[in-house]
Amino acid sequence: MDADFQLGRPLKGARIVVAMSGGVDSSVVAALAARSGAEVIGVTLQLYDHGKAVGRSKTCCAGQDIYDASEVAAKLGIAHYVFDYESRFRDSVVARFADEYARGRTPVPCISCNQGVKFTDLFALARDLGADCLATGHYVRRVEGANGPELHRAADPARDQSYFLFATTRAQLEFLRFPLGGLPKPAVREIARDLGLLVADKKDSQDICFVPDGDYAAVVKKVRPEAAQPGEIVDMEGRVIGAHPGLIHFTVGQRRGLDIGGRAEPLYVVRLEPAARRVVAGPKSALAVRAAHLSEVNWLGEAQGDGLTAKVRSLARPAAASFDGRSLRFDQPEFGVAPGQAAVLYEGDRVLGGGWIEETVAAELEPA
RNA sequence: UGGGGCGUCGCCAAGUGGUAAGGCACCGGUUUUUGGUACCGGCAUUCGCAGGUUCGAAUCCUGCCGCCCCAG
Repeated sequence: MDADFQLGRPLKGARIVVAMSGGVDSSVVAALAARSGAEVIGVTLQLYDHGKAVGRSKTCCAGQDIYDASEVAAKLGIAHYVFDYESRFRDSVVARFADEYARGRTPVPCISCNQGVKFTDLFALARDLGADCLATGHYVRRVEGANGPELHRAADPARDQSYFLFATTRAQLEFLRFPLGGLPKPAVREIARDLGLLVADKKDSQDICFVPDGDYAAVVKKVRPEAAQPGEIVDMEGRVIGAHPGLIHFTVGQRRGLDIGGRAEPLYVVRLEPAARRVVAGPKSALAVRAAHLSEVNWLGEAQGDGLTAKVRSLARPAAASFDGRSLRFDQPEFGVAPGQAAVLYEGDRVLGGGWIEETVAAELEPA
């Protein structure tokens, strides 16, 4: 199959920069680009000290991955450059990640990374390289609409990554291409296999790429030691019911880890109070939220109509909601809405925009 | 040392002669390019301790230990 790079001009003579992570997906993008007849330049960013990621070579940009990316590029006969973006990544993604936890919020580093390092820095790099577009392996679709390019969910709902790309601006969208958005994952692997790419059966990346062993709190602690202070766990009435090893281990909606037993019902983290270093815990009903206030809203749609849905986490089914530009109101209560996470708005498959959750409004526990 | 009550998994707690429910917590797994949720699975050969009765006891008897309450 051939990908449509939506350039509106002959691909011969065009220049495409492909963001290559070293995984199957971006490798296939590079292959599709190379096959299109355009001049292709593969770019890989070294984002963190992969020496610390030993044993974790399958994540998105560790040393093994840089090697894999260059091998793929060599096999495809395309140019390939590796850029050291460690300090940039540390400042814009890791530090922000730690700061958010220190503030009692729950960050989404993948979104910070996409909007910063990838769609700002790499984007500029691609422009400097004289590219006609920047192609990535994200599972999301770019659709040419009447009013310019639109961002849509991937055809394969199980792979859709639109949640992580809500902050993509119109200007970025003009220049970006997502050739895999219309393909199911098995098809992508099939292409890789047909081309004999060594990454064809490489395991999918998951979890946070810069967290070596799933212990994200250890990373936060290392960057912001002061954020790991222990404190009290209190119930909805403020009574002390337990102790915790540090706010950074918790997020709103979390059940496990409170280590408080002897109850008829499970306890969930309802709220984090960083100033008092307190975790407020309560029953599931206390997690019901009817609205969320968003900040840094990015809007890609035109005037919003009915049929708006919102996702408060990547793999949630979209929930019916309405939005006034700042406040997102859910038709039905949502549970476990954590400040620091993103709320992404959709109209069908189209991403209308989204924002960062600043605070939430509890639903009435007992309707009048 | 008058009276009463209680002692079952880390916590709460069923079970009063027939061979240890359940919930919470915890652990593991599944799902997942955030965190989390959800789901699945695991989790007391043993019932404060020591004897005794019985074919058989956490359940009956005796003693001891510990805790609680009332009264002094």
